[in-house]
Amino acid sequence: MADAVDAVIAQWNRERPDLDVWPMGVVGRLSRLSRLLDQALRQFFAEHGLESFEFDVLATLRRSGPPYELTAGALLKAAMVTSGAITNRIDKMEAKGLVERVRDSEDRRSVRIRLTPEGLRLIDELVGLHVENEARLLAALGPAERDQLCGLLRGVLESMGDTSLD
Amino acid sequence: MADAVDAVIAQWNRERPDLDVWPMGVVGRLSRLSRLLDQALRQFFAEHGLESFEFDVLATLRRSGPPYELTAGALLKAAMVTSGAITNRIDKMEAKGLVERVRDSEDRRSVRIRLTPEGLRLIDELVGLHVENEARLLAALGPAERDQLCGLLRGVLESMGDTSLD
DNA sequence: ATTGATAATCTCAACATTGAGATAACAGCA
DNA sequence: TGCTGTTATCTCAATGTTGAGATTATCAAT
Repeated sequence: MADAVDAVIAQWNRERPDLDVWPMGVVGRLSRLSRLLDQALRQFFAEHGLESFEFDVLATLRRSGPPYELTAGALLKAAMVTSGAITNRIDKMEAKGLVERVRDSEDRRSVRIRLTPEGLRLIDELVGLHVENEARLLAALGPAERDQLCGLLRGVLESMGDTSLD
Repeated sequence: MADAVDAVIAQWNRERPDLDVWPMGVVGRLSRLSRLLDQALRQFFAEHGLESFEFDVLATLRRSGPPYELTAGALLKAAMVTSGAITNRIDKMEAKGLVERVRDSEDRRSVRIRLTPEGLRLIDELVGLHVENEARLLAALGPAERDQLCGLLRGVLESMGDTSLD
């Protein structure tokens, strides 16, 4: 069987036989799959009244453990976005009552973003369904294949320096 | 060795030991790696005066073969974006002289987007360097690992229906 | 021919992100 | 106490994408 990227590579081999385009097979598939998964997850979140980025912030705070709060800086590193994006996200979520801003009395430059009881309730209700949904999307992978895939991806991520959340 | 997603999973196992969050290992790594690669590629394109989406359109037209033209519809499917995005992209690239719009005399609803000589020259000059750059980013993968990774990704992509460019 | 349904592209307002600059607060040192 | 450099967050204009609706063209059937 063949996927869309096989077609892309066949075209390049016909048009530019002088090039070995194997990296496109990796980068192209990572890009397309990531995009497809994003779309599927966005649909799931929308069915529960959330944007993708809202779920992402809620989950990051939840898994950090009690008291479910992180600085804006920690959130932007975890999400791999810029400071303007985090400010905007927190603004929206604060207005919805999912998180609240708490100024740190130790370091008054910092703002701690904290889950509200409503935010905590919501993420604890959704995260199980979310994982089930992801498992459904990845049903094509058997248990051994999952580990294999994670191992390969981990190797590339480490080589690019993605070894920690801060 | 461990990557950032290992830390995420460890947090979830501590906070919600009732959940088996293995799908996050796959989806999280795909998402983070795709983002890192995007950033690295964007930097490469910027060094050559291009936006990522411009390279993408040029490459899609180039590999389609002479006369290096596709309909707007074919381009938006290949790029996995909506019609508004393609209209915007073509507008910008037409203004830069990289592509031109040609109304199809067979089906006058269609617009064929065609590489200009300048666009063809540019993509033929850059695509080799681009593949080299991708290979550098993926240097952590040995030849056998590349094939393994491509095979695993192909399986998931096929299961999600991504089997052709139209 | 005329009607209705479908198809391809464009329009445009809403929106999230980027990235540079502004603001405010801390830290170290003379 | 001042001074300098650094850090954390916010501001905001520019930009690309989305998605619904408008426009124009084709196709099928009567």
